[in-house]
Amino acid sequence: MRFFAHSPEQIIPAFKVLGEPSRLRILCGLGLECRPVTDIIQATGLGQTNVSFHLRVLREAGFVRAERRGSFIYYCLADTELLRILHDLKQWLDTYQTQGASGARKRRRPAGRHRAAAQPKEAGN
Amino acid sequence: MRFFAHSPEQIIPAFKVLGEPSRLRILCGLGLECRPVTDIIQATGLGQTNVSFHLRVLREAGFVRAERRGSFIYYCLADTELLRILHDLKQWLDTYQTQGASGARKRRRPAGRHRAAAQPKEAGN
DNA sequence: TATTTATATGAGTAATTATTAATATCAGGT
DNA sequence: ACCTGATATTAATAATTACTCATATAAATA
Repeated sequence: MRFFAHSPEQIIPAFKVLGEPSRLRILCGLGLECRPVTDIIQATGLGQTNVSFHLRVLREAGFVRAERRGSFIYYCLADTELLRILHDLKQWLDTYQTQGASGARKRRRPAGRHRAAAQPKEAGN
Repeated sequence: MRFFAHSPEQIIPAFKVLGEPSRLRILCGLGLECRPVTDIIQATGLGQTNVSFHLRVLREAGFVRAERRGSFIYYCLADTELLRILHDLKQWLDTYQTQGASGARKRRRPAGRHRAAAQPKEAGN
């Protein structure tokens, strides 16, 4: 089954990293700025060792960079382009999640199929 | 801490859904076509009930649509635009993951900071 | 040198979720 | 009506990972 132009094996670990709510909150919280760890701890309400753990996972995955400034370590997004991608997904969700399978607002589903299935359950198994 | 233009709370559940490797493989395997469940089972090597479970999660999250055709249920991506977003992330990873924090190929990090921190560990705690 | 603050790591535990087994339900064919 | 194949659901178990606790390490300050 090969219909994605590329194997998904590369994006799989990236999505695993981003699939943790705490890490996504940390990432989005950084935004366009660099923040010291103490800031991130305060803003997220997570424990210090938990924040440190998630930052290490984000750093090793290449999503953030660390910069030491004196005794503080500042974390920044590796590239703010990542925010655009997250934003694109949010906009996609705005369109397709609300509509669900009941028909896209922006893109019409191809006609001519059998009558569109209701959700399988509703259709009876 | 508010630097993402939007709260991440909307994309968090979406990333949780996509953060499971099996579901990402199913999604990418669909690509531009609709596939019956039997196909997906075969292509992924996952158990039938496991595939059914993941398809339900993907459907409820709005990523795929189900269409019954006779006794077969075909699953399609809700919108192929999603593939573009996944592709964008892959390209971003191509640039930033390999480079890590050692400097972007495409985008220069602003100069003028303290000397760039090594990874924190290497810098000593 | 000692102390304080910042931050990382290892080990253990708690929580979450993927997977499997068993079974139910549905559509189509005989 | 019965049988077959397709597919969903429930419950139990296995696997993974988030979180906490304790502690180590590093930089700055006294």
